[in-house]
Amino acid sequence: MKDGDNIDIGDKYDKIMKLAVRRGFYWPSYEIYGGVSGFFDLGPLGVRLKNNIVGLWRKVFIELHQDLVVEIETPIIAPEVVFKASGHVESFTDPIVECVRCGRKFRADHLIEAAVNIKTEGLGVDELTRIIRENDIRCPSCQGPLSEVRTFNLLFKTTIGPYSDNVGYLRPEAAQGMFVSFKRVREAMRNRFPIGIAQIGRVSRNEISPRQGMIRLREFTIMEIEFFFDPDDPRCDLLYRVEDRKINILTADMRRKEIQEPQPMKISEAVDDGVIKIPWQAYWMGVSDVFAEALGVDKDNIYFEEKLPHERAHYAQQVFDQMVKVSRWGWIEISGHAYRTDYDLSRHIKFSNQSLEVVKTLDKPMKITEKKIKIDKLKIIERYGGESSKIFRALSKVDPGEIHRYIDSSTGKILIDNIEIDPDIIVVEEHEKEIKTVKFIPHVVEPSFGAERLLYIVLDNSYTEDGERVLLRFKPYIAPIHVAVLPLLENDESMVKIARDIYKKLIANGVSAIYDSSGSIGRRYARADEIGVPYAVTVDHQTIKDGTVTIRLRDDRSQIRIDEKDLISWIRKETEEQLWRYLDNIMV
RNA sequence: GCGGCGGUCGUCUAGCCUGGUCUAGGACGCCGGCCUCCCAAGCCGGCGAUCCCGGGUUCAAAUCCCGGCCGCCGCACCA
Repeated sequence: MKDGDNIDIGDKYDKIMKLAVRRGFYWPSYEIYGGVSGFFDLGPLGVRLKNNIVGLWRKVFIELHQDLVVEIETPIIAPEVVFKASGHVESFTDPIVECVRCGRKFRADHLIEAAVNIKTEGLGVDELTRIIRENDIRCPSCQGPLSEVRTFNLLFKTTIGPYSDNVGYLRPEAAQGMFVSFKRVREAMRNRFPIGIAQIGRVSRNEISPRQGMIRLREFTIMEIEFFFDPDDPRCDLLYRVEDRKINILTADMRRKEIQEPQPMKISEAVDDGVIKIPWQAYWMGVSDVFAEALGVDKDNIYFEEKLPHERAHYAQQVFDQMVKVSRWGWIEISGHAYRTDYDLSRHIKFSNQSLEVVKTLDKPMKITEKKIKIDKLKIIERYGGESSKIFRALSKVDPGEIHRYIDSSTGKILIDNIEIDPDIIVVEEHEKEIKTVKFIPHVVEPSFGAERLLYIVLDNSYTEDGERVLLRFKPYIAPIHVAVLPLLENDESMVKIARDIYKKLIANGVSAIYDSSGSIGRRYARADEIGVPYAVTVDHQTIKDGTVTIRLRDDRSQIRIDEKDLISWIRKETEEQLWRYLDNIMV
């Protein structure tokens, strides 16, 4: 939305909140019991709007990429081991200390690093407490003494089944479901690769103090893709679709130089210059840029901000947040684009003992030299007698190519786990082998969106005041209600009848519509504008004569007259055209 | 979580300081009816708040006091 459309309309956030509550987009949950912060209900219009936003995301990211991306659904609750493997049990935790005097809370590790410059990575709460005591670190705010260090974990904890020691957690991201079921999905998709696995679902994070309405929730809908690719071949064969597109980027380098203005950059340049490390990530960022525009966000109000190392989540090697400007809060994150490397799959391989590698066939067979340890069994038994089995066991652990590492330089003997072995009992044999396939652990780039934030973004970008009137300029393809059907006069039976018939026909054809006959026609237009109905169909005297109706457009109040019979196809065509104005950019 | 400010029909608000006249008033909204040939017109009727929750003071609390919840702002925290 251009600034000119919305000059000085006071606190837009408050107005949107009021409108949302009054007209039924959303409201605070559990209101009659006083409410709980961080939870919101979606009302009738909110559900429709959210479904349309989710639907658009699904269309853009999944349906238009259906040769590449598949959607699955996994549980919200996972056993503890899943989040131990993912690192969330350990790293979704912050060490906190509290000032005994003023009650302020601080990140213990940050406090120590700032006060005495000791590296705190990997230290437990006891060690952190000890460092604070030993260095007499005090409250930076009031110099008061500090409490013991404790941890606060953002995971919601629960138990599974009647056994209280069977700990489970509500997922804070949908990603782990995709990693854990990676093997099954691959099998179901006949080993297609590269592959994106998408999931849309609820996640929970026990935020310390959520504010900002729909922006920071304790429970929300996440929409993410884990896109798996070969780290040795990260080329993206779709990059051409977006390579000429300019996106606004603020890199970590720029941020370190205290540059605050994002720079427009061609996606191809960002890849070639190494600004975005992984071409696939660059592609999804381009798609996300198109997606945000399709939601109605002005290009100037979108940029991608690269996160600094200490800002990144534990699993990520490069992260860009897609930022969108909204009233009151300025720039907020609507999506995160994380290069998660093989971190998650590797961890699940380790914790589950399952193979999650991908096998690829080489373009041409490769010759490798394979080393094998040939053991002189007889000599071992002869020389070591009853100790022989230990020797066999020790030798079996050793990688043949690495055997030289175990040779003790002073004695010349092989030393494995404190067992000494004479070198003459083994021979390392080398022979050439032709291999046609190799195994690798795929790397992952992840675009991840929060649906409720998008809902707010859409409202914030749609909200417009025109004198006394309020209108939501939703793009027609995401509007919760597409058409309002209005008889010009309520006391004219034939108008009412025709209008009712049109209404029935619309809903029978899957067009979301409302029928409104109460009050003056102007009032009804205004009511429809306020909930963002793009098209109002009015049945008037001429309709009775010749079967034509007026379509009144929300944004400029202009009217066109068409034959009632063409109504549905007109609406469909109009809506589709508006959508494809954006989507054409990525389907080239 | 700390500090500041706030919380009265769906919405905006009057009343609170100076307790009783408040069975809480108005406007908008919503519902029904009348009227109306195109942008919140008018008329009639109706709906709707035990004043955020709990406790205390008092003969008497929307009003004074304490605690909690929720919201906004700042700090802290967080993706």
